[in-house]
Amino acid sequence: MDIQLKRGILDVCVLAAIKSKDSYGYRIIKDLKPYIELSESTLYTILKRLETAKMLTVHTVEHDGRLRKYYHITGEGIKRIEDFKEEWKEIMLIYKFVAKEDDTNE
Amino acid sequence: MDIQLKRGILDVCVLAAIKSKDSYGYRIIKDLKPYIELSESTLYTILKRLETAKMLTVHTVEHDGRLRKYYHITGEGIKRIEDFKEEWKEIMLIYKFVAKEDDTNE
DNA sequence: ATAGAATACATCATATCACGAGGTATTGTA
DNA sequence: TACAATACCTCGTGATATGATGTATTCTAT
Repeated sequence: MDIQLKRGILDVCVLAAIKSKDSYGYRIIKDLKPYIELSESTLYTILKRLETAKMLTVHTVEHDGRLRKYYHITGEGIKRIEDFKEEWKEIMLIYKFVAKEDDTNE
Repeated sequence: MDIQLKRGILDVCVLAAIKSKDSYGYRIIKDLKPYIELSESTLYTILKRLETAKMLTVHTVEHDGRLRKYYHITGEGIKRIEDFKEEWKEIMLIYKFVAKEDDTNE
């Protein structure tokens, strides 16, 4: 998948992955794998960014002697997903323009 | 519109804008305006990139004493659009994941 | 006549961001 | 006893959209 095409959707994917229940880095990557692949370096960059933007909160939990940082979505995070869905309508119009121009030759 | 969301689609928009008939910078911006807004600096950067990638060719034409650089799509340019449409199927699956996670709460 | 908008091109510096490479540490498995 | 899996993190790099800025001509309204 083209890197550029992933931009703008990756943030929202991560938010979507933690929306129904809190999750942690390693698990998020595995959960998203069927849909979109992202490396650990990418994910932790995104998580940090989303935390700074107050779209999620973090709480560390000890699990089997190892530390896990659980991420919890905030109201702003949920709003981000909703805004994204609105913007998606515009994106679909653009896509239709591209697809139409590709089919017809006048 | 979110900048990041435009990445990966802008190139293809420009290609789509010149696909049915050759066009030039200023005209491309006007033609795309109803769908997506891009500045001149952005467009000329993209045009240069697409030319380097051999997805389009350029021929300069004098028009009313002014120079116009007409851009013509190549086979590789057309292939780029087709590849994009294939990648779009993946993007739609990702979008559905995001939208689904946004609707249901289990 | 003349100022300003429109047409038409271009470059440069900047900020954002995905990712590979590399690092630390523990637990499970072959 | 090595290696994979789990689980976290940082840094440098490359790609790229954009504002600011510049050049030059033609059209239009005052």
